[in-house]
Amino acid sequence: MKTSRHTIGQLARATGTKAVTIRYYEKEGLLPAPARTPGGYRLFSDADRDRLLFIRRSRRLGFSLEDIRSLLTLADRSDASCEEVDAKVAEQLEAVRGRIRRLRALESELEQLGASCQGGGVIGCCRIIESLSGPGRATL
Amino acid sequence: MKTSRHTIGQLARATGTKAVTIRYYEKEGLLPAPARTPGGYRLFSDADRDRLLFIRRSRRLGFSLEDIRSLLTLADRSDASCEEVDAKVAEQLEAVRGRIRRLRALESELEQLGASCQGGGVIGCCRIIESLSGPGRATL
DNA sequence: GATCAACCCTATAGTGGCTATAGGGTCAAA
DNA sequence: TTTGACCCTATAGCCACTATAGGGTTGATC
Repeated sequence: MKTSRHTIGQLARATGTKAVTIRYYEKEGLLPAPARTPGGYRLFSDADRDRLLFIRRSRRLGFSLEDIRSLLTLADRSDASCEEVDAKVAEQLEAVRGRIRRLRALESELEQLGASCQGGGVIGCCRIIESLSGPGRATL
Repeated sequence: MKTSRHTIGQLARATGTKAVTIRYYEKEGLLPAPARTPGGYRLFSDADRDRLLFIRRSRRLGFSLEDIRSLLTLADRSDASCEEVDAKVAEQLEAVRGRIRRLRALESELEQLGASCQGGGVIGCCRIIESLSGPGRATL
C-alpha cells in the first residue's frame, strides 16, 4: 500500500472539510505546509489527511483550535504523559456542562415568556414586550 | 418626577453594560443618537435607559441584535399584532433547544472519551489520542 | 484661575473560526 | 488546443463585542 498524494479537493471531500478551511488550518500552523506540484497545487500525504481528521474530530467535540494545537503537540510526543490530555478533555467536558446549564435556564425563561402570550392580541397589551421592557428594577 | 439625563458611565453602571457597548448599540442603530453636552458628552434620557434595558434583557435570552432590532420595531408600533413577537420567541426557544441537544451529544461523547483514559500512562498508549486519531473511516 | 482625577470622545484593530469574493493560473481529457 | 473543472493568493466580511491609542471635558478643590 503506497502513500498516495491528494489534491486539496480530494482531501476536502474525504474529510468533509472545505478547501478554504484546510488552507486556513495550514495558515494557522495546524497542518504542515504540504508538497506542491510545479504549478503550485498542494499535494497532501496520508499523514496530512490523518492530522486533518484529528483536527475535525476534535472540533466536533468543541475544542478550540488553540486546544487542538496543544493536543496535536502532545500527540506528536508519544512519550509525554497522558495527564494533560486527560485534563483537556475534563476541562472541555466542564465547559460543555456549563453551557448546557446556562441554556437550560434560558430555555425555561423563554418557555415562561412564550406562555404569557396567547396570541391574537396587539403589541399594546403584549405581555412579552411588557416583560422585556420592564419593570425597570434599575433605579438611576 | 422629572426626566433626568445621564452620562454614559451612569447608564453603564445602571444597566450593567460597558460604555463601549452602549456606543456600539448606538452605531448599530439600536439606540437613538442621544443629546450632547456642549463638550460632546452623550446625555441619555430615561427612555434611552429603558430601551437599553430591553436590549440587554433580550440579549440575555439569546436574541441576536438583528432579532432585537425587529422586536424593538414591533414594540414601537403598539397597534401591531402579537404574532410576530410570539413567533420570534418560539423560534428562539427552538434554537436554544437545538443547541442543548447538540451539547448533550457532545457531553456524552466527552464522557466516554474521558472514561477511556485512567491517567498515569503515556501518550503512546493513550486511548484518547487514539480515538481522536482514528480509525480513519475515510478511505481516500 | 489653575490643577487634577475621573470621566468622556473618536477611530481603528483584534477576537474565533471560518466564509465569500475577486482576479487570476493549472491540469487533464477530448 | 480548447474546454471546464480545479486550484492559487489576497482581502474583506460575519457576530457582538473588546481593547487600544491618543486625545478632550468636567467639576471639585486649592
